[in-house]
Amino acid sequence: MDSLRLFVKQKRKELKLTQEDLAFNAGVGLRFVRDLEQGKKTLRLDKVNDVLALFGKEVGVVDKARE
Amino acid sequence: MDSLRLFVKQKRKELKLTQEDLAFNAGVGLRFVRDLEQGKKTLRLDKVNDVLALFGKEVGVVDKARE
DNA sequence: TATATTTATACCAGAAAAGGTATAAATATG
DNA sequence: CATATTTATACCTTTTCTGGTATAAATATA
Repeated sequence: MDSLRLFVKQKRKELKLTQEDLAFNAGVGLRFVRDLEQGKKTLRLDKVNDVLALFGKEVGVVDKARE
Repeated sequence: MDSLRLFVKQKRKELKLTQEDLAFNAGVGLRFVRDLEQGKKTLRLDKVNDVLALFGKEVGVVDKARE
């Protein structure tokens, strides 16, 4: 359900990056990274992909997690 | 890379739904379904999830496909 | 092949996301 | 424990996505 935000948060920590570092590297705004890690639902798909690309990942179709 | 649009298009066909049916069932606009199946990159995440939910799926993190 | 249905593309108005800045809260570090 | 760094939240402007309508193109059907 919120695997996306958790994934980004964890991966970022692993690489010892601040939200600011991540935002800069991904080419998105700092505010966007914050919103993402905070679980905002209405993010733009391409921006999310910009962030995930840093980790060799992207957005895809997965089985829906039980709430 | 465009597995998302292909997934939706295929699944919709399987269920013999028109784009209009799908839009109505998902509670999104017809234009959104069109954009999605046409591979628009800047869609809103929550709307994509609204569509995928019809198929028991959702957006998640997957390995990045080679271009 | 003619007609009906479905899909694609363009234009527009309204809604809202993105990102900047500022500030408060939380966390890390000395 | 004090200070510095990082993260969270709020406000504001600009940008643009959504979805409606209209039309053209493509596809299905008879």
